[in-house]
Amino acid sequence: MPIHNADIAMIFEQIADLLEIQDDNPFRIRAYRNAARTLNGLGKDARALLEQGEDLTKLPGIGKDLAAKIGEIVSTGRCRTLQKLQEQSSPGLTDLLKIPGLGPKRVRALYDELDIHTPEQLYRATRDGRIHTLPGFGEKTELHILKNIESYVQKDQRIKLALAAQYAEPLVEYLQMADGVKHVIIAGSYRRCRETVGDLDILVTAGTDSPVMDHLIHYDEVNEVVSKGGTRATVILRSGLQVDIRVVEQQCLGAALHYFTGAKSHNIEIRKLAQKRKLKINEYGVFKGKERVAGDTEESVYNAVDLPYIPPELRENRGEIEAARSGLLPKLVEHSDLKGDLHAHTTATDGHNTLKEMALAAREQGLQYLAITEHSKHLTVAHGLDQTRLLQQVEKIEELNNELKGITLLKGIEVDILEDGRLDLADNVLDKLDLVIGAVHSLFHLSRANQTNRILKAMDHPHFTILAHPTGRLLQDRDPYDVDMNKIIRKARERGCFLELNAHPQRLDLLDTYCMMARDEGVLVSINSDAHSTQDFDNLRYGIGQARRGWLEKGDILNTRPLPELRKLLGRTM
DNA sequence: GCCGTTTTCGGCCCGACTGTTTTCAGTCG
Repeated sequence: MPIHNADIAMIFEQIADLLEIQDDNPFRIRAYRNAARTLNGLGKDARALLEQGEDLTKLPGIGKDLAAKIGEIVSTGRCRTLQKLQEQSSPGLTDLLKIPGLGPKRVRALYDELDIHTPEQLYRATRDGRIHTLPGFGEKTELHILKNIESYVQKDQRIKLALAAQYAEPLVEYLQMADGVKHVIIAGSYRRCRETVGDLDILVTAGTDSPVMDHLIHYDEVNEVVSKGGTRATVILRSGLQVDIRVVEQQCLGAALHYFTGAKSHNIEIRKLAQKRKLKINEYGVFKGKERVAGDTEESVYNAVDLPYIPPELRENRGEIEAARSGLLPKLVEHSDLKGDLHAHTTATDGHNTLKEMALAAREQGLQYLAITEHSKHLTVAHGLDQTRLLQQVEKIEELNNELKGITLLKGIEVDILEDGRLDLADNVLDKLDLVIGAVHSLFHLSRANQTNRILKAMDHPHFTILAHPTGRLLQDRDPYDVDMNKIIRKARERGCFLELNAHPQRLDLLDTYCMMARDEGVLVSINSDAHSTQDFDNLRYGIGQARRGWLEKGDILNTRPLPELRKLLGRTM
């Protein structure tokens, strides 16, 4: 079982948790957490870096000691420091920390005083009323724990960005109706366009006398008010989604937006920069002593620490601050840069709309071209096209292109990559198409070597143009298949083919870290809707968000090209 | 445990809300 960065990061997080329970040096604890974050955001596996003889201490937050621990974990699969800590207390304690309302101090007290070291033991103790007898614990805390432990069992995880949008957008409209409210902005990971969000962070600007907090708790979707003060409140919606609201005055908008957008590690770095300049940054502004020197806009916050504005999608503390300092921030791709969409289905296979309906809907979105890429025959559940039906569709597309104005349909296929790397349709048919998207739809469980070779072999095919949803993952539903993306991206460069960034909210595949790798190798990415209906073109916005998180510029995207240039890149002149 | 425009020691981001206690610790974001 090869060790991945996420495995190492989890070990470091567990060490940090246990050290925290033991009341160890908080900065030592933070060091472990920083290193875990660095590992999670890394494009390459630490294991690969070590094999290449790279010096891990060059990574941010990783010094001599932690580099050695990474080496130990990679080679043995274990970490003696963690084992020792687990022997000193109990491995289950880290589970207790996940229960809302329980931090290291309370977990320690429960362990020391009542010998509680699992959520199950805690549940029994709360039911028996043994908790409120402890110093620092009262009746309310005991009730609180009992409630949270029940929801912990059926703990709702993060939700997909597109689903969060369905809850967030009506709530924003509702909040805007409160007296005195000027701006309502969704910040947090939602604004950073993360694939999933854990909660909604909503920033409101309003006068100090605004009734917006009372307005909020009367929203008919609110199921529970967790906390409510004058400037801050937390509620749970009926869907289970947590909403944190922060109200500030208009002049604090920039500083508050920066603070509330995160990521936390990015904000910490920015505040450290401020410290060096004898400044203090909080959600109300940038301060020199008691004097407020910036904070009206986010740009003014960055300028106060001698940086240009950094777009939210980049704020993950994975190199954006250094890039900003050196003037090397990317000029991120925007939705309006897209000229076309290279992956769509119709009623010919598993789509819900006809060729013409899809073409008109794409034109409505401002697109100049749309590739029709049905499934191929191997994918029988989707009524994939065989040679005869594909050629019929090619004819229909040519007829429709003569009729349509302002949009051009391209002839394509989403052809299955078979187990041995062959494509599901013959060369003499693929030859008649403008583009061939290759896709893995079966045998997700192949070994890393076999899966990688299967795809590499398909990419060697002379007609292969784009690799669809390259890792095959379905967010929160199916893990990516085990595949060596380094090799795939290098192959794409050699062969002059492209990688899809599938914009479907459940896929968002390429992952942002692979976008960065593609960019570094000079491989163009195609942001495709994979539309199965006319509404699905709206999903392109999530693809754009993902591409921006992957630092991609307009020039890094295949389908920002006007049609003549695109045709050249596809290697077809017909 | 990491790090260096205060550089090998002495720092390490900042504030709101709750509950328990009575001035603040704990937790969270």
